[in-house]
Amino acid sequence: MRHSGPMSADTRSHQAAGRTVPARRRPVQQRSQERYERILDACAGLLDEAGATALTTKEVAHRAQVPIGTLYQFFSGKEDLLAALAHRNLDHYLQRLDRRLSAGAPAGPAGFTDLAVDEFVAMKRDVPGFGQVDFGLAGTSGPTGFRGDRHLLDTDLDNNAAVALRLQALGGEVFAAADPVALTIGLRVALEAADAVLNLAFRSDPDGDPVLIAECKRLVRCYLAEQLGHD
Amino acid sequence: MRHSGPMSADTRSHQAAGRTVPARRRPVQQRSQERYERILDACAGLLDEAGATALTTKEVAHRAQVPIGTLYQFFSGKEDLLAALAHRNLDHYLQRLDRRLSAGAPAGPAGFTDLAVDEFVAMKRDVPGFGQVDFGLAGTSGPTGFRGDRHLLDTDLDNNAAVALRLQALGGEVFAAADPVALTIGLRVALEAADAVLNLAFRSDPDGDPVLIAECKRLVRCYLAEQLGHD
DNA sequence: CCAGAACATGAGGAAAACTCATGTTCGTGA
DNA sequence: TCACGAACATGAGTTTTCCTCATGTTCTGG
Repeated sequence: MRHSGPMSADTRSHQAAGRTVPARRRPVQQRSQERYERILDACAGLLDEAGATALTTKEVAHRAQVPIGTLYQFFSGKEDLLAALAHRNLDHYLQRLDRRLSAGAPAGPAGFTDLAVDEFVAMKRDVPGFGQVDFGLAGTSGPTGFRGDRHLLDTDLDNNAAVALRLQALGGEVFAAADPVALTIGLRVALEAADAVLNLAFRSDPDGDPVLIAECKRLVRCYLAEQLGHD
Repeated sequence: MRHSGPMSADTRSHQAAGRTVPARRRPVQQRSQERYERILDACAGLLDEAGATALTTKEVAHRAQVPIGTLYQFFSGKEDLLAALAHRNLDHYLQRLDRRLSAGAPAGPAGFTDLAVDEFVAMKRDVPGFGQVDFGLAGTSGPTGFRGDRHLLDTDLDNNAAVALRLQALGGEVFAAADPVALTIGLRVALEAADAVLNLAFRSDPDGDPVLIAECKRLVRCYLAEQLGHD
């Protein structure tokens, strides 16, 4: 099942889920697809510069060099825009992880954990906007100030579960022995916890506090070990 | 050191920290102190009803039966308002935990963990607004949609560290044997992780998914055990 | 080449955030 | 008890942001 092409097939499918989201146009022609991506890029860039609360749709549009109306063709609003960015981030993350896993499979759950965390950390450093929204899972306790804005995705529920399942699939043989149901729960918990601790690590240190990153790995390893130990 | 009066001495001290916060008046007369609290109560109530993104300062003021100008006397804006609420929540939590601890000290770190988690869960159920902002630590991934709003407190850094220290103090004899420095880090990490997992637990189930609450305890216990085991 | 779908645009309406000039109440020292 | 400065109260109005929508243009399949 590994490497069955880019896994962005259902990107933006979230638009079908949000209750309040009035359903926006999906870009089908190449030109508008490029504009769509450009808007997301602009959003990511501004997030890093100003934070989520300071972000305005007008400024995103301006930086993306599209009129404001075009932005609202594709996104129902600021929230939807951020959700779409979170979704794209998730796709990128899973792709990158997939690539690294097929390069050389890790030894056991501990190795898998290290890989997953390291890749996340790398994206926190490299990818614009990732520091502010990552997957929209947990604490965007960033510059804009608070988590009220937080449930980026009304789809969060499904999203979280989906991510856990994807990780489970990516893990492959590593988790082969475990009870699948308990494992899915365990992965969701681990994911949520790791995201929180890593956000903490990046709150004070722009490169991520190494001590806290190490603690994050220890936390997850320890938890998963127990999870996998007792059947 | 236990029970040295209400620990809200420095409540609202956060106002000194936020960069963008233009510094607001602090209520000193009784009447305005009551209004201040009433505004916070109104904010909490509306949070539960509408979510953080739907919250408007005008409506908060209306429910608190104060003119809009008064709200802005005390709070520099929506963000500051939510931060103040988070701060008050934290004070309440520490007070409640303190009370329970002095009633009957728990057996070891595991017992302490259970107590701390149970009290948090109780507040998620009882205290208006707590489900939306709790301490402003992590994922207000609630109805408003995302964590951009998330770092409720620019003071988060200090806040987190302070909370860890307070917990350390509350723990008292339970953690006596441990290395204080490592313990402080451990508690911060545990706190962040627990908050995230508990928010997950309440995302789907209004009363908190029991399975996930149990997993949260297991996660923290396991992590702290290792922390305290290896010196 | 034409019809219809997809796309583009930005002035302007609606709503929320936030200000500030003006007037009132409180505490307290003489 | 009174006077005076500090703290408090108020809400109409300014600014800012969100978002819509009527109108016009470009693409694509038959």
